[in-house]
This record gives sequence, structure tokens and C-alpha cells, in this order.
Amino acid sequence: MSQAPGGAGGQHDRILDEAAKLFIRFGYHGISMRQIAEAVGISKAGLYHHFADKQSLFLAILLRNIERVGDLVDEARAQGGSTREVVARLVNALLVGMVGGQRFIRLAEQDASSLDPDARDTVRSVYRQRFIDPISAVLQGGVTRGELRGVEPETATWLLLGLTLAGLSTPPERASAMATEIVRLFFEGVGAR
Amino acid sequence: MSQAPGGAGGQHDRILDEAAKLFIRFGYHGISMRQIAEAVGISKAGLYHHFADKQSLFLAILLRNIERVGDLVDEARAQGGSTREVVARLVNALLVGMVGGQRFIRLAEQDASSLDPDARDTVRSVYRQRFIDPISAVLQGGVTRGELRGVEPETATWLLLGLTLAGLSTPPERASAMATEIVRLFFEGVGAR
DNA sequence: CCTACCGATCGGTAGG
DNA sequence: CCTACCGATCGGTAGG
Repeated sequence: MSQAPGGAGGQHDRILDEAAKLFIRFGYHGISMRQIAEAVGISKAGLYHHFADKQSLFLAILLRNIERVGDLVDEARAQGGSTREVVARLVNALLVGMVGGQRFIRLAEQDASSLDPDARDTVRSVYRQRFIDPISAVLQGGVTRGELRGVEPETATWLLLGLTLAGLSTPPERASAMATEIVRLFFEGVGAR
Repeated sequence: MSQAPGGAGGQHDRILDEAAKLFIRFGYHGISMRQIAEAVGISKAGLYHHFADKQSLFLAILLRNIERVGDLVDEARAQGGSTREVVARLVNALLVGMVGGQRFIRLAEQDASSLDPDARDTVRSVYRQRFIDPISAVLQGGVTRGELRGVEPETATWLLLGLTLAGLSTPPERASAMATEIVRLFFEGVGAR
């Protein structure tokens, strides 16, 4: 039996951890509550003791992971430095710091269609508030201080995340080098000087 | 006999078109053969007359769409010009030319896990051969001719595709502007000059 | 004997 | 948190 990473300990968190792995690998519809229960080592009914239904479990996973990457953004910002330094810390944290290539962002985008409209709005709102907006603010600050050319901050944020997502498929041992390459491409491009 | 909207003619192609839309929207496990049959306007048994099983249908869709984007790459290369001009035509074709934001690339990556190992290898091989390798060759040529700095062509290809995928979520009327922004970021970055 | 299906139902499994 | 189940729907197939 493995313990919950981060020392949380409870079954609740253990379920979130195991279910997150499976959802990330197979998608919302690709995994059943039975399989999740089996992975956790409890019965399916036991699972329903902790979460009202499949969607509630999925939603809890999405929100928890958004909080986690939101914390990564906060930490990257808090340490200060140039726009490029902040972005470099953030990309590195997303690529290296997320254990085992947690591609939950892709999951959140792809399987948002599996949620009902209310839940989807909640996810979108928190995602924007804790992830997109803070990164946009960093880039906006870079434009204001003349460190970046006049890009639209939100567009630039999406493109930076596109680069980072593409980089997530790199093997863990090359994650750091990939982060460096992403940051360089984002700021300098690939054109010859 | 049957009136096929949209060109090719046969029921076979009509099924591929309708099923592709649904798979792209809901994922492999998110849509049933019943729903696909209903969308096409035939019975589920009729569907099984054309495709042996769900996986065969899915595989046929993936391969057909890989061929299509492969053709887009070929066309972009055939017209010649600088590396940047070729890349600009390609990104534009992927963003604007693919009707209604066909995000099949994301589908191919995400739901590859729904295929058995043989089918997955086939997809990966054709994807690489018709899509990744030709783009890498374009970028490699750019490095050789000194139009690009010394990047690893395959890494740069993945990052370019990451940017393009991120741009796919843009509304159709802004697709052209997004393509321009992606190409500029890819070649020049966002750093101030 | 072919094609392009149909209504009905198979054995299993989904979320609850 | 379990055993024991449900209504419905799953992917796939029967005879005609």
C-alpha cells in the first residue's frame, strides 16, 4: 500500500490521487468507478461514501490540481526578478515540479465537455483566476516595463502554456533542458540573429 | 443513391465525417456506436456493415485526418520560399484551413491509449512520417541555410505544434491573426529588441 | 448471390 | 465501508 504523497494521509486524498492518475491516463469516460475503487483498494460503494458521483470526484480532482499549479505560479512570482526569470521558474516548476508528468491541464481542457454547465463554469472560473490571470499579469508587467514587445498578454499566456504543454511529453530526465529551450523560444524565437 | 453532403459521396465517408466530429468533441469513450449511427441516420447494425468494430472506425478517422494534414504540409512545402514563409503557410492552413477547428491532433494524442498496441504503433508511425518528419525537415533546412539558430529540429517541431494547438482554441474569425502571432512568436519570440 | 441495411437482442458492464 | 442489486446502456451480432 502506498501512502498519500504530501503526508495528507486520509482516504479522501488517497482516492483523489489514484483517481487522478487514472483519469489523466484514460480520460473521464475511459475509466469506471469500479476501476477507481479497485485501484484505491475499496469497494465501489465505499467510493460513493466519499463522493456523491463520478462528476463530483472528477471536479474535486480538477479543482485540487488547479490550486496546486496556482501555488506554483504564486511561488514563481513571489521570488521576484525579471519577467524572464519569473517565467523560467514557472515553466521549470510546471515541467519538473509536477511529479511524473501530471498532464492534468490537458485533462481539464479535453474532458471539460464531460462536466455539466455549472461545474464547467466553476472550473473555467477558478482556472482563469488561479492560473491564467496571474501569468497574464506577469507578462503584462513585462510589457509595461519594456521587457517584452507589445503583445496581448492573454494571447501570449495561452501560447506560453501551449509550449509548456508540448514540453510535458518530454522524458523527466530532459525536462530541465526542455524548460530552458521553451523559455528561450518564448523570449527569443528560433530565428537567426 | 444516398445523398452525401460534403463531397466524397459514399456512406463510408459520411460515417467518417460524422463520427470524427463526435469523437473530437467527446473523446473515444465519450461517444457510443449508437450515437454515431444516429448522427449518420442509419442503424447501429448498418454501422457495423462498414466498420468491423469501434476501434476500426476510430483508427480509420485518425489515419484519414493524418493524411489530410500531411497533404497540408506537402502543399505548404511545395510552394517554396523561406523557412518562415513555409511555416507561415502551414500554421495558417492548420488554423484556418481545417474546417471548424478540427482538433483531431489533440484527439490522436489523448485517445491513442484507447487503441490496442498494434493500432497505436500504426498511428504513431504514420503520424511521424506524414506530419512530424516533414515539418522537422523544413526546420532542419532552415538551420542548414542559416535562417534559424541551432535548434534541434524535432524539439522545435513539437514546440511549433504546441503553439499551433494552443492557437486552435481561438475563434474562427481571429484564426488568421492568431496564425500571424504564432509565427512571429516562433521566429522572434516576445522579448523586446 | 450481392449490397445495404433493419428490428431485436446477445452477454457484460456502466453509474448509482 | 460492504454485499447485493437496479434500470439503462454498452459494443457487437443474430436472422431475414
